[in-house]
Amino acid sequence: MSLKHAVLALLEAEEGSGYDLLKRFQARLGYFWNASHQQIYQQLKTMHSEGLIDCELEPQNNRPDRKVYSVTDAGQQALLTWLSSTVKPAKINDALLVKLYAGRLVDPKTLLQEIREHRQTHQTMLDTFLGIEAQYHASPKREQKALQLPFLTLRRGILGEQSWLTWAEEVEATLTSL
Amino acid sequence: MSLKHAVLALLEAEEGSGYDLLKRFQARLGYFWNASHQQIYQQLKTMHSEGLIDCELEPQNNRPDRKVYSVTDAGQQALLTWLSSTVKPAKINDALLVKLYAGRLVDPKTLLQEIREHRQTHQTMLDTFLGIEAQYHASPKREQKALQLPFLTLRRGILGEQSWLTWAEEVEATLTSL
DNA sequence: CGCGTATATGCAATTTTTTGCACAAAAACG
DNA sequence: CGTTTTTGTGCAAAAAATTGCATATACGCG
Repeated sequence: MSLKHAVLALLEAEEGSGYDLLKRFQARLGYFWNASHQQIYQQLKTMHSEGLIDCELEPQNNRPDRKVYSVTDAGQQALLTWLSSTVKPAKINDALLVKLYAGRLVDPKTLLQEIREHRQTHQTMLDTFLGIEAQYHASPKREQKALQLPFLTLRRGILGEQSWLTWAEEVEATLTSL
Repeated sequence: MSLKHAVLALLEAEEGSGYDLLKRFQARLGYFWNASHQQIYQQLKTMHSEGLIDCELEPQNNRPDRKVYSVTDAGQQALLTWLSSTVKPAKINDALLVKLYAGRLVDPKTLLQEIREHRQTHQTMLDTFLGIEAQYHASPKREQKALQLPFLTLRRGILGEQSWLTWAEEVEATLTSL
């Protein structure tokens, strides 16, 4: 389970609530790690019981307390240990490719339509990433240096999406000719 | 759950045992769909009880029967229905990127080493894919036409790995300079 | 004022995946 | 001839993820 380590990585940078983490996952790790809010809340509970994170209650009027989590020494240690271990290459489970593989069974138009929808999504993602990249380049050198490694993950997103879109062109060309 | 549909897609093309399927997953869908042998055997059992696949016992001397599965009409129908539905974009969970994101906490050399190991893996994958692509191009036109769609999935693998390797160069350049 | 969305948290049940174990013959490798 | 790998199947338990439900305030929009 590496959701644990993703959570540690995010909390280590800055404490936060479950909801904060959900937003950070979406905004910062979205391209390479996905977690739903249920997953996050459950994970936080587990990690708290394991002593990897502390929890401070922030009282709020007329609604449930905000639970702000922060990494403990044990958590910090667990994160460092994990960072020094090796991970297996990410496994891919892409249903769209399975569809294409078996696509001869249906009308090419059906596939073409779905590919186009996905292309929209990927194009939007790419645009977002390019926007963030532009911001990065416009930021002070000092800040750029501090964010060098997260920037590399952004680059992965950009190159990944560009590659996807290039491929989509090939796919559309083939499907149109069928 | 789309493991079901991946199994249907593979079985629809040709009947086979659990072990056969495992091999087909590795050889044909490996880049975009992964399944362990336990997952496959359990899935086959479930799908059989759901009436999506038939099972014929092939008696073998001195060892358990080989169970050869094939798609039923209901299975074929389920596959077609799925092919005409829309799927969500694949979700990515890549621990290596999480590591890089939090990488400032460790010695850059640690990261560099792991990136290099991963690069080896990806390079090997790419070489394999390029080999298969060369075979495809050397095959008769008729066969090429029959495999047009699976070929597109191969192209995804090629473009994906090339993109990964390009990115790895950037990463190594940055990590070396730290 | 009503509607939708964002904020904010969580339980329970189910489904899916992973991990660890277990068996056993055949073929390949040295 | 012995060891390792491949072929071939499967159970049981644990861990993880998904789905559905449940609650409740605040804020902007028309």
